[in-house]
Formats: sequence, structure tokens, C-alpha cells
Amino acid sequence: METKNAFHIGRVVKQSNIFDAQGEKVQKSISSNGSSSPSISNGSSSPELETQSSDIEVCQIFTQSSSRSSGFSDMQCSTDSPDEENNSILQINGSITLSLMEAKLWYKFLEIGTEMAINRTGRRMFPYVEFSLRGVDPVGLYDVIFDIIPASSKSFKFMNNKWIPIGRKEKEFKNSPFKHPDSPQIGSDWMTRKISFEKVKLSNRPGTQAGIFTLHTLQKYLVRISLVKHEEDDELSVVEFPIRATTFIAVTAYNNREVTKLKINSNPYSKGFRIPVRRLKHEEIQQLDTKKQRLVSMEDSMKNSVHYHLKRDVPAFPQRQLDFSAQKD
DNA sequence: TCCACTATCACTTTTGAAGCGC
DNA sequence: AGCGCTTCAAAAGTGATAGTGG
Repeated sequence: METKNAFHIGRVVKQSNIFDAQGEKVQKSISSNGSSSPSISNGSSSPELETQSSDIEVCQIFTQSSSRSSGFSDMQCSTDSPDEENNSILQINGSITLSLMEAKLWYKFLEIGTEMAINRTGRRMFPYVEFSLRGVDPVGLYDVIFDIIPASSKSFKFMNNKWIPIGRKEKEFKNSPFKHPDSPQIGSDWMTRKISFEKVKLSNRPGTQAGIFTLHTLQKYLVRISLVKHEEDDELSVVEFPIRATTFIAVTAYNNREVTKLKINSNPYSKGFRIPVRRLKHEEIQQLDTKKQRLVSMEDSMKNSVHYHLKRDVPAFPQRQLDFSAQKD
């Protein structure tokens, strides 16, 4: 079966999710202490997020017996911070592991409430989603699919320096999940590289092309990665990784000053905003002779700049224990 | 009046074509 | 001709901000 960008999860023949009697998808999650807690995930779940800080976020899907099996029954996410040198957790037999890169940065944003700017033409995500895979069938053929799903049934408003849930969210736009351009590839190829979706864009205008997701502003979303395995009998099996660390609220202009500061300090393209120099319009620069330019004092610049506020008020990011237990609604 | 949204700005990074030498 | 390196301009990215309109 051919899977293009307009991939429909509903057409999958075999897949990992468990369905309850009502046909609603149930994702059974196991916390790190081994207890399990099933939760409903109908694509619009609302994970109230515990935040934490680690280098890499690891999500594991445990298969039933072998890598050939399509019955991914249990899902576990852990955050044992395996870095490149300490990745023993990635060696577990019979499991698929997704390691989110820049997880530390993702959790810094999550701590203060991630906002993603969107516009008509499409704005890139920052941080972007990049990860590595372990435990997939080395000779199996896989597609890697990027998708953005609702993370709450509410819309939000920024009040008193925090996001408050208000009325019900608007009906979602129809977005086609985005297949990684290198798909399909065999498992061994996927496992020897970083898989990046840095060029995915977010828009608020419906009807954009592949790789641009149309979202509603002031609504909460998260990224979901799906692995689609092409089975020998022409069937497909799917395993999904909703990545809670990527939960964000779509905005047309940033609301939280802390988010802006963090973006400026971590995004290379924003370097121009790190230097505490007053930004002048072209005409202004032309009008100013060199003497006058010197009069643009550093003190004024500092008062007007983001950098100034940063120096005064450096946010602390408390280290918290990771909790990847159930996706709460 | 409020606030979400848009267009535009000044800035940086990325990209790719052109030029050059071996 | 082909390859590798450097240079440089254009394209594409960023948050800030003023203006618009519902």
C-alpha cells in the first residue's frame, strides 16, 4: 500500500493502538514504577503536563514478542537522560525507542508555556522536532510521519502572565500528516541517523501545502510521530509517539516575555535581538550623523532591549522528576 | 477600548552560484 | 574537464512594532 503525505491513519490495517468497546482509542501507558494507567486518547486529549529537564526524551514502545510483531501493546516513556555515551536504555530487545533531541530545551519552553508563532505564509517551529530511533526491525521498511494533534479541548487566553483555559476550541482544520521526505527507508538506515523535521511550518491559513500545518491560534497542540512499517503481506503496522514535551499554544504574536527571551537566546536566527543595541529604521540611520549615533546611549538601549530584562530577571528552571504516566485529559 | 492579526522592519543564518586555482 | 575551496549576494529565517479591523 502506498503511503503519501496525505496518509490516513484510519486506513491502517494493523496498528498498535488498543480500541475499547466503544471504538475509542485507548493508550495504555506504564509509568516508570511499572504501574499502568489506561487513558482515552481520541486525538484531542489534554495532557496536563508535568515538566522536567533532560537532554533527551525517550519514548519506548514495547512489542509483544519480536520486531515482526505488529501488536504494540504497551507504551512507556522514560527520561533517564540517555545521552550519546550513556544509551544503554536504548538496547532493550523487542522495543522501539524514540529519543527526542534538544529535550532539555523543549522542557525549558514547556516549563514556561511553549508558544509557537504562526502566520499566513507559514512559520517554522522552534525548537524543531529531531529525534533518533532504536529497536526497529533493521530490514523492515518504514515511513516516518510527522503530525500535529490537539492537546486540549479548550482554547486559551493569556492573563496575569499565564495561559488560562477558556471556552471550547474551534473545529480543527484538516491537516495531512507529513511524511519524512526520505521515507520509506529500512530500519537500519533510520537508526543510523538523526531524523529531523526542522522545515515543518505552522500557518493559520487553510489550504496550504504539505509540510505546512494549519492551526487555530490560542489553541493547544502537540507533535505526534508515527512509524509505519510496510509488512511483507502488503499490510501496514503503525506505532505512534505523541511527544508531550512538544506541547505548545499557537499564537500570532508572543504573549509571554519569558518565551520570547528563550527563543531569542536559543534560536540562531534571532541573534540580532540578543545584542542590546537600539534598532533603528533605515531612514533614521541615514539621518543620524556619527556624532548623533554615539548619543544613542547604551543605557537607553539597555532599558529598551530584551537583553536588559534578561540580565535582571534570569528565569530559573527547577529540575523536576519526569513523569510520563498516563496522558491525562 | 481591546486585542488578535498583518505587514514591514532590521537583523542573522543559510544557500547556492560564480570565480578561481590545481 | 573535474574537483575543491572561497567569496558574495540572494533567499529565508527571526522577533519587534506600528497599524488595522472586528
